[in-house]
Amino acid sequence: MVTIKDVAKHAKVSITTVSRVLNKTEHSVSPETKERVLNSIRELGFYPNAMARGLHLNRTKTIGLIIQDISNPYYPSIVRGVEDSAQELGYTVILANAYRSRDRTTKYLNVFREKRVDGIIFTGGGVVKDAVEENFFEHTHIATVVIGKSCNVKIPTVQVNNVQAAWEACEHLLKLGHKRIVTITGPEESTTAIDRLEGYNQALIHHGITPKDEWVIQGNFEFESGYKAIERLSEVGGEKITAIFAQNDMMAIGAMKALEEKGLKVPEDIAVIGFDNIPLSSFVTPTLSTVTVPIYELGRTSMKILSDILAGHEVSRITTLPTKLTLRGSD
Amino acid sequence: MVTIKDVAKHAKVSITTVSRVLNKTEHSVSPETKERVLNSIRELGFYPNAMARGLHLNRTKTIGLIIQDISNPYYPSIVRGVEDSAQELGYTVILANAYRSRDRTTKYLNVFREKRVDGIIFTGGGVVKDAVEENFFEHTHIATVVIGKSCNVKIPTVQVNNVQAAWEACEHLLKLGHKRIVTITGPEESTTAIDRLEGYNQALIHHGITPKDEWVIQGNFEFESGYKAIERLSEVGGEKITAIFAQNDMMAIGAMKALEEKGLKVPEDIAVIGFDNIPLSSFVTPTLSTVTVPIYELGRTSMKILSDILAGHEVSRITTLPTKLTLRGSD
DNA sequence: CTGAAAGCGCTTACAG
DNA sequence: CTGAAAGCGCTTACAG
Repeated sequence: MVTIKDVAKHAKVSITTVSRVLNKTEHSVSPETKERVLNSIRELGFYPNAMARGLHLNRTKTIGLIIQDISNPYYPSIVRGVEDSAQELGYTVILANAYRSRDRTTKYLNVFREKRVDGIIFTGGGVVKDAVEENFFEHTHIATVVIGKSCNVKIPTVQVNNVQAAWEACEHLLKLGHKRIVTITGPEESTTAIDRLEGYNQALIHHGITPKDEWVIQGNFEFESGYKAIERLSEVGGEKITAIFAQNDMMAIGAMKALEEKGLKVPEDIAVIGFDNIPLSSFVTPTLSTVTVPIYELGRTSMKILSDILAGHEVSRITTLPTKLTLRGSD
Repeated sequence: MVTIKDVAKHAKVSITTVSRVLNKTEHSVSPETKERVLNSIRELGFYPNAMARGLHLNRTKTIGLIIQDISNPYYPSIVRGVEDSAQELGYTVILANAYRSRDRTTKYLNVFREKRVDGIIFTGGGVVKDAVEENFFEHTHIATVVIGKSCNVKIPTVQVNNVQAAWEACEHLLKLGHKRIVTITGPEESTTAIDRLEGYNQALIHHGITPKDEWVIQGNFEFESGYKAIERLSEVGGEKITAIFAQNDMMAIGAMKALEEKGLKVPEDIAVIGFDNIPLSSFVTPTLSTVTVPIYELGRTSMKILSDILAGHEVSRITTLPTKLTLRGSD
């Protein structure tokens, strides 16, 4: 590998000078010298060693991104948002799939420390997050931003208002005249799921309907659990369910598939509303009505905030991005 | 940050000794000393600086992964495969979305050089790849593995046999009695698309059918282009098309949606076969018959091969993974 | 405007 | 078994 020394020798200057033109410092270098150095850099194909530089500057221009599972269609948009923004801001991102495993999360967090990432963006944690937060974020000084809901008061968070958005989605169903609305939930530990359930409950109560226990079907945010929820649905004591509020799109799509196989028409026999607005939701038939979460923007914004922190700027503890009810063909 | 010096002082040994217990070198350290050092490391919360280490060892245990767009459902599986394998092998992965842009690819490749990644996995390049390959891979010594089809004879490649797989898919349609089969292609530059088209042509010819120009509809691997292909389909001179071979699942799903809106039943009125077997393909109605490409394994295998190269092992130039025709409800 | 030298935090011959 | 010292490739006061 060609080093700064080689360049210096080739341009007949000191490495100090080479470093100066490299860093475009305000310390001036004569135009001729600069030209010569630039030429040498080009001719030799010199790329400054980021490790050597980082060792000195004590920063890596690298951030760590912890997501739970890239296979879940919610995450690619997050990743893309983070990455686009990172690239614009001069950062590079290390991707970590934690698979909701505390072990794997810890392992990655340690790698991040050793690699001296400048910051960490953490998403989709839930129970893992709580556990890790106290052990890690409390005792470390790596800048961190959480996408979702942070349980730690001190960590900046980028989120949407899940309670309110769920409320609006259910309110819409209620206004259409639905009185018996089932909800399919996310995993128990998920703070997101808890909030969405809360919004569902509030909306029903607000409209004078007492939510029944059997209307709440446990899911886990995956297609399969939405599909299976429908099997159990038939068992819901005697009453005819007229609408389903699935707490994410994958489950809504799973439910629609099961409904179709049972010969039930959506939305004629039963209305379905999802949550997230993943790309897939406009590809299915009927197209899925859902709550649009600005997923890409969540990613972008969190990276922006992280870079603000790293630049020493003040940032707000909580940034809430707006959601929007997107009505299509399933309600 | 606590450094090796702090640990040495705390354990009352030299940094040499600390380094030795850190690296579990064969150079022996007395059990008591080792114990003391380990304790100090734990007490002080020491994490060795990977930059300092890397500077010396001239390796980063980091690899760069270039994909085209994480939003495309094909890529998350690649990423997951690469990442799982990387994590097992002790590597960390930097993710780069190139968006099929040559500029962005070049930019990332330069970042990879500066960060001194140990290796690069390159996927989905097509035309970008050609251009970049000669400029970059020829003149650099970073170990590289290409997923797909490499235009460079020297770069190890992990791929599937697209010609043969497409052949089999079309052969299946032909055996079902279809005589007028349309194909929706990928982008013109895509070597993958070129191979799949080749397989389509060969299969038809083999069965005594001369492929007509108007049976080949240009697509670009995206949902929308599959959807739009169906509009143009009605214009295909007089004849009734009975089957569609979409060169990837997203387009197949787009086509099915358009077909449904036109009131055409799949597979009764028209059969559809896709390619890739992305998760989504089993979620749509009817479920999509398709060619299963071991996407996750492509990722895993390429990382394995990369690490073999880095370990100085011989690797085969081309690794071909098997595909499988997966018949479901659309044919 | 230019350069010699110290230092970032490690690893590894070399010496004992 | 243990340690002093050189060196990895940069940046940045400091001096001129």
